[in-house]
Amino acid sequence: MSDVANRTAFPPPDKSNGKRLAKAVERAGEEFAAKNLRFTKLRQMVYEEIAATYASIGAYEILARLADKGTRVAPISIYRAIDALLEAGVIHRLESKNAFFACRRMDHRTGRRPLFLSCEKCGAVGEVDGQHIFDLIGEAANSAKFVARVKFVEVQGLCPRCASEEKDKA
Amino acid sequence: MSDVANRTAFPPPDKSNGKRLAKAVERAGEEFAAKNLRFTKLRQMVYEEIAATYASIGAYEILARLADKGTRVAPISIYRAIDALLEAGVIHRLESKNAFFACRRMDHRTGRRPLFLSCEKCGAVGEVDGQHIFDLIGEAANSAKFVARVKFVEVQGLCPRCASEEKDKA
DNA sequence: CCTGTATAGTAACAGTATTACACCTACCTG
DNA sequence: CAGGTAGGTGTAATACTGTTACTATACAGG
Repeated sequence: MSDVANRTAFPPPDKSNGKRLAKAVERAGEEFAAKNLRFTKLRQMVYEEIAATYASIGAYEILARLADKGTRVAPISIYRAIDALLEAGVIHRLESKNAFFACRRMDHRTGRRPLFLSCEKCGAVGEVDGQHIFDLIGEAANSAKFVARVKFVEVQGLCPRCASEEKDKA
Repeated sequence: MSDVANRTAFPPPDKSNGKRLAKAVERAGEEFAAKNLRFTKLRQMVYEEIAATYASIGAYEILARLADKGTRVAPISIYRAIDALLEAGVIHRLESKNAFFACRRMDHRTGRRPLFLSCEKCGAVGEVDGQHIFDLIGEAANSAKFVARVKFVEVQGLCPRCASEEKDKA
């Protein structure tokens, strides 16, 4: 079980073969279609930059990478595309880093919310099921008579790969 | 029980009598002393601005308020003071708003970590015990072979006061 | 067509945070 | 007491993150 969970949470760094990326773009397009949102050229380009890295990436880094490829857009355009991608649910925002990463769990329909594990060394972000934790947070809020609307749980630390490298050095 | 929890989490807005603030400053000084940190004039001033509001407050808002009172300091000085206050544990950082608020739970020694409830309407921030939740988060991370180091749990919604006002309007 | 809606472009700016370097106390320690 | 060291603050510049306001374009439906 932990093997599967592990693989889901922390897929290997991109081998740059592009096939995985193409699949991710296709799935993103399906998400947009399912929600009656438009997967425009700009949104696709922004999504590709985010999905092309396993680390989280900032808005201005996306902007710089697009510029390197000859597409010069303003910050606001990046943010608008990001908003659409967030709404479609194909990326997530990492509040503690003001950065974004591609969602790799295709189980939205289960309604189970994930929590985010962000590696401090390599920047990779993994997701693991956290529905039971979000439920408890809701109860904790209720007990303080607080009406919860948005919750987030983020963890910083070392991903499995980086943790084992650290251990090797010791 | 919920009454006590509630009062702890969401104390009433400041009546500006200053006595509560003076007590908070005194307790902060004790925290600094206990940790062999220096509670300098600047740190105290920054702390007072944070503790004087029940809402979270941004670094540049602190800067502006100090300026209004005749103390003009650079952003970096505010951030350095904030770092010290965070280290002393007398304020917390709200990652989802890039803002800060005074810690009102004086139970650090119990080692039980709180989670943060941030009101979207009035800005008030409450804390409720979340140790059991942090424990579960640690387990969830472990199951993904992730070495957790820092955890964030934040909830946005309506505090008891604002929630009942909303209800009244309906 | 024309018109409404969603999307994208342009420019300026507001808000958040850091780097680099200088100074200056306070407090060791010899 | 001289000199050293460490922590704290001052000054200036800059980098990073995000938004406002306004204009322009694209396309679907009447």
